[in-house]
Amino acid sequence: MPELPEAETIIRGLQPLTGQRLGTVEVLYPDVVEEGPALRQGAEGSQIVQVHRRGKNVILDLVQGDGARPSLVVNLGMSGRLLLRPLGDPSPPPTHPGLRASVARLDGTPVGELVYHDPRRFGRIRLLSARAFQAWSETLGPEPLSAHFRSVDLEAGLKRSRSPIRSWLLDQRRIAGVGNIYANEALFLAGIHPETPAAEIPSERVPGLHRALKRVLRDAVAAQGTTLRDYRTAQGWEGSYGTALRVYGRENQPCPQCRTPVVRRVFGNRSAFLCPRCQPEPEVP
DNA sequence: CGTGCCCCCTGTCAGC
DNA sequence: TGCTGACAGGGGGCAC
Repeated sequence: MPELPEAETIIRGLQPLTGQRLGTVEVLYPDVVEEGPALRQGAEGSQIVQVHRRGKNVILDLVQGDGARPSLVVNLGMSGRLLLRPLGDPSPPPTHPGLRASVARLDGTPVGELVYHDPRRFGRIRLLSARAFQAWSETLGPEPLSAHFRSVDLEAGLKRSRSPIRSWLLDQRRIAGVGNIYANEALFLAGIHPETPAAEIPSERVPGLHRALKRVLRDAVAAQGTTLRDYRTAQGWEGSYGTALRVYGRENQPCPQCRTPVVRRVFGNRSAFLCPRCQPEPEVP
């Protein structure tokens, strides 16, 4: 579910948490929370000093009473939601709450609760020490919307791999935050067939792919993400990028550029969508 | 090490 | 109407 644009939208909606304090933490799905008791102990009573994102992960930086600064790392899996519910919120409570934390101002005034909701329970919540967080973050590739993500580095990375480019883009160690929807959309914009071996993408096409990735991700952030089914913002709203999708989920519908029917192909255990005319099959030597 | 495959889990929907 | 199977946006583990 949530890829970079969805995680980015969620952290923007969670900014009111900055400077507030976590109260009681309840774990309702133990399998979604790593080290449940330790996490509960570590999070309860700590202050949230920053809410940010790394790839598809939502990060809450905390300060504990003893001055330690661990981070809560939330990976939303396929169906995870992080919902900020103010006191007296009239919307119906989440049906599959996995973790619930009360939220208060520093002076103790309760303001609401933060709920992690996840029917499929593919998501994970971990509490990492500052050192462990650093080490984990270094296992992830560059942030594709940052200036550190350069076309020349993308080109160098692609050259070293014979994976199909769609699979390559999904590997979080290469680029952090790209999932199946936006990989397919960017490959369409770049005119590259998803099964093209990474190393066989000609150098002159790499800047186009680099631009396409940035454009798709930026536009999806502006639209508050893509809601196919489960994804919601922290306020419980749907994202609107679904109507902008060019090929993803549009099997047999006309390509927006040339009207050729969009094709679905399954590889790497996942559906790829493409226009067979705009994204020609790679040449097999 | 890089790569591909399987699986974790529940909900929904198409087809019979 | 009700059942069955396919499928879903992620990622970890394992075998090769």
